[in-house]
Amino acid sequence: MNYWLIKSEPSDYSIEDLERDRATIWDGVRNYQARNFLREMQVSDIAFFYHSNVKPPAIVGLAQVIENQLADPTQFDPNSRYFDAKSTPEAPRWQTVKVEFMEKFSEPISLSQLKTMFTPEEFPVVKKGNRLSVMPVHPEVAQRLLSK
DNA sequence: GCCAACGTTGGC
DNA sequence: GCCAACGTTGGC
Repeated sequence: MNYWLIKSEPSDYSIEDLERDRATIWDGVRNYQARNFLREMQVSDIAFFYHSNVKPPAIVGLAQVIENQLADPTQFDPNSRYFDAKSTPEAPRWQTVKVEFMEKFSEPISLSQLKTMFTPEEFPVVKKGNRLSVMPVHPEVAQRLLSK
């Protein structure tokens, strides 16, 4: 079982939205490195849900991968901002996963806390200028987060 | 609102 | 294939 971190701006999609929806397709990722991580995700993997572009940015809960290797439906929707004219259903360019709500932390772990707990090498999300929206989390890092 | 970081685009 | 220009992300 692997651990991941997935970022979202809460004004776009928040942990509260996921709690309400119970599960969602993690669509809209249009960065190849992030997509490659999405492709690697397996059913039952755990994702830390991170709120970006808010005060304070923080890990706010947990989600579990319940389906993997899904074609992101927004790539085929001409009305979506994520539409990709060069992608076809036969050879989809953007894959993602479906995640299910697990838990909303009673106390989010803020970015400033994360910076005191981990080095940028241990956990790239604390690295200045980091923009990657999907990244793996080392098991030891995950355990330290979960035991908090 | 500013701006550093960095991915993408497109001319050559 | 290089790289300057440009656009986006996201912390502050």
